[in-house]
Amino acid sequence: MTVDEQLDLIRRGTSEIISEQELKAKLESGRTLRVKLGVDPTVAHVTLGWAVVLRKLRDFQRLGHTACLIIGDFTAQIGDPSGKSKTRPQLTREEVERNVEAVSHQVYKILDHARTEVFFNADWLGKMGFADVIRLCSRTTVARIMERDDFTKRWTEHRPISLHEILYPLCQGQDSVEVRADIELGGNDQKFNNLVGRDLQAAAGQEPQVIVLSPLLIGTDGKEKMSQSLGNYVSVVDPPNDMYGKTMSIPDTLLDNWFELCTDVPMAEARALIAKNPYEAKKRLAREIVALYHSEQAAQEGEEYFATTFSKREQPVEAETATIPAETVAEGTVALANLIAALGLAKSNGNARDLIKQGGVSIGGEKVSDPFVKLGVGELDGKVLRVGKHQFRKLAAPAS
RNA sequence: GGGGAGUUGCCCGAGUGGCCAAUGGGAACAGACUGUAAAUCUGUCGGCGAACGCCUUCGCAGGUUCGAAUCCUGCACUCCCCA
Repeated sequence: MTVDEQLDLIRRGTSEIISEQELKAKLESGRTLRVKLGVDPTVAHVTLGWAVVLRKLRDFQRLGHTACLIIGDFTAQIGDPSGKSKTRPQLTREEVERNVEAVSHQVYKILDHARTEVFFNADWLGKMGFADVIRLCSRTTVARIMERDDFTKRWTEHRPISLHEILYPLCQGQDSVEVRADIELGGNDQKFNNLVGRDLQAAAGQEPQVIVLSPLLIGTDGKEKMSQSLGNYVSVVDPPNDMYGKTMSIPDTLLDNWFELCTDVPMAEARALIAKNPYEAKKRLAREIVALYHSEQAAQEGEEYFATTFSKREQPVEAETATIPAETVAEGTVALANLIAALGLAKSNGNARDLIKQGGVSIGGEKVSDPFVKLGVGELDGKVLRVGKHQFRKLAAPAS
């Protein structure tokens, strides 16, 4: 592959490269490059949004380079202020460990294990003494830090900015120095942090890293950046049917963004599909995504499940089984609203009754209209309870 | 260190002694329509209860009062101005 072809591959799904000349020079050198991606284990799922940069990292691996994956077990406890309008809660050591555990397997659904070096930044950041921290701080200025959009915004809106937050970019930059990164990947919102890495590397006598930025993936709500904390995400470990369904629920306006960042479908083809029929394009998108993280076959099955369950409004072929909790049963009957709440399908009994009143609950395909109905366990056993659009449970009588 | 403003439900924000579980907007959820899209319309939106009702909530802790989100005292946190 020529260097220009490599550049083309890298450009897909990126919004900015700082700078292309430097990147080209590094690629031409023929060296095995060290490509850094830092991730803070603040959540327990690798989402499609996160997968965008992981996939880009994998692109570099395919070109023969080494992935330096930095697990920000130290920085996760500080909280990245990027894009945040308020101070993030600092995670405890235990929460971080739990997330590291969950996430470290998921990343290899995308990355090539053999070409990945994993680092934990507590290994160096956690060992710095106060004098080291002061020295690090002396490498930048308050004005420089305050240039950041998120800080400026908070500042002008008179919102609090904690002192520890402004140290975050320095921590991330120090990571680049420690792993001697040639290239750092990140989402658009990481630009500032990545630039600090360049400064620190230069100060340490290293060649500054090239920065490759990707646009942010918008979540299923069509508004905010995809993130686990907002609940607008698709996880790479979501079961095929969920993955397919969640993808189908995105607004049409997101199709371009998702095709580019989540699939390998050539953009010319994707745009043609979208222009012709957005609905068909979205089905293709959903199939592509499921096939990527599960299999072609799972993608087909996901599509069929979706078609029968939602498009044709029939009962799902199979629904998760839920045993009727024994404590909701009195004299062989169950108050439906209580059952719904007990199964976690509504947040309270009152809420469950509201849902029934609004026609959002059905049993065995029959809508229920009486919010206070009591039903015999015998007649519920084996039937499918549907609450709202997408919650289904196949009921089972409690083992007595 | 001094002076001033503020802390209300998921978010924003009204509310200055009883009619406040607390106006309004947004988000969210459900229904109709549909392609689990968009737009639109309708409804719900602290908990328990079949219901009269009861309980919990207006930064935290006390107090005044028949009665407080509203008044007083102390504490915590945030912002502004001055140093």
